Amino acid sequence: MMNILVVEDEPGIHKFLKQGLEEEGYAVDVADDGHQGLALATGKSYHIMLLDWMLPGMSGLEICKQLRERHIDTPIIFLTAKDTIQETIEGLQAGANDYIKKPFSFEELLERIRVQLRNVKVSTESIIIENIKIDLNAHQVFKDEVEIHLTQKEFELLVFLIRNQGKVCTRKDIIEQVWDIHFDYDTGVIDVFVNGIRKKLDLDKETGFLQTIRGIGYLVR
Amino acid sequence: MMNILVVEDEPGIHKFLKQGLEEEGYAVDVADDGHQGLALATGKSYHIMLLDWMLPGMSGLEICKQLRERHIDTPIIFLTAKDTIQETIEGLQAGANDYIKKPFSFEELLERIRVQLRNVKVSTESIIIENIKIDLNAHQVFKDEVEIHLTQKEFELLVFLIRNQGKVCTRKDIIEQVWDIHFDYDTGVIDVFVNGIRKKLDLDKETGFLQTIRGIGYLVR
DNA sequence: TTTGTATGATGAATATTTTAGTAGTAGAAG
DNA sequence: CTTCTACTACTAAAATATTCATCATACAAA
Repeated sequence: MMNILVVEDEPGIHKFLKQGLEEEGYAVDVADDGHQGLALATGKSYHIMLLDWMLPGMSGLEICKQLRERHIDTPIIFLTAKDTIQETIEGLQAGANDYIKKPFSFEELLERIRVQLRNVKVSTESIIIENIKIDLNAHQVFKDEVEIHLTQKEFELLVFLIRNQGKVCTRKDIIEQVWDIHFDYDTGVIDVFVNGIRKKLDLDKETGFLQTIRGIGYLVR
Repeated sequence: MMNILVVEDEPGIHKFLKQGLEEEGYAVDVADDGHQGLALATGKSYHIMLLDWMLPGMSGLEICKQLRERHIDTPIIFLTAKDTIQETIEGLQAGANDYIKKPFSFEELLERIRVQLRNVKVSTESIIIENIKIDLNAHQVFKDEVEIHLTQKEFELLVFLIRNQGKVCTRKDIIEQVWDIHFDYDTGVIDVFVNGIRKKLDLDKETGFLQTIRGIGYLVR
């Protein structure tokens, strides 16, 4: 199930959106001031966020910028009365994915939400790569339909690498993003865990999809 | 270096878009009827496409649907006078990524194009020169679609030289930028690595794009 | 205890640099 | 025009350095 964060202070729209979106089957969280919005956005994982611009506490624009700075790439749609071209551009430059002016058609909003979800859908729910299936919700990994138990860190590492499919992840990237260590990149942990994953999933060092890029890091093909 | 396909029949808008986008540094192809548009869209690879809805031959909506059916996932922005909510939804459902109603602001269009390009950019960082393709994300090099393994330093050197395409890189430049050595420019390393690259990529000393400039350094044509 | 996570040591594989011999080039002198 | 000389580049192979996989083990949390 897809979950949506709505940050909106006007009680009328607030209620209308929550009800309308829930009827469509989305799980909706609502925040009615900027700080609460940012806190929810950073603390929990959403599939998409709808932001008003003018909010008590902190503006939607500011929330958007801060999220992008922290590399939280959840799609953001602005939903605002600020309707000039200049403001639209500013909102999009801040990192938003779409910008809808009030008053808006709920049907169009729904469709624009779906457009954004099309892009992320692939990377939520579950990922399949070769004979490996990864269920991101259940935190389960299957190899040829047989469940393979990965530990927490092994799972996180695998997901991180697969999410960056096609990009080389440097050791620094990995240690920062997966272990959240921002100094001393020089432990052998990564090697050990990669090794563990390869062993459990029976991935060949040479031919498997999880490749070593010597001197740099690792890459999922 | 992004290229855009514009499918639009009205000569005025047609010209205006081509010129405006080219001024922004995009490579623009224009088609003025539906069939030609589809042919270009399927035959060549674009980073983004702008489609009018009403077109002679085949509608933009139809083009969009056909492309999605063939799993061509290039971002599509509709740019059309069809301005009802119902039509907007129909356009987005057909697989478009954004829908802009005429008359539109060129500045806003530019920004919305950038939004779409943000998504693809990551996977598009590659350089092609003759029959050699260099994927900067995956750190991979292909010659005639076959992967050639270069070591870290070989890769760095090649990228450095290619990034300075057309400019002669002196030995000093190279040793400073690629090796980060700021004294003792007189080792034979560069020669050795150039030699290695030429060998692996099968570049002829005389005719290949990686040329020796005697007494100075090297040059990529 | 059991399970998950991190560290350190080892050796093998691979990358980088140095060295040295060969070959090619340009300018000067015969 | 040829030959000599000094210089520069090319190449292979040897020497050195780095990186990774693996194992054993230690520590921490459940």
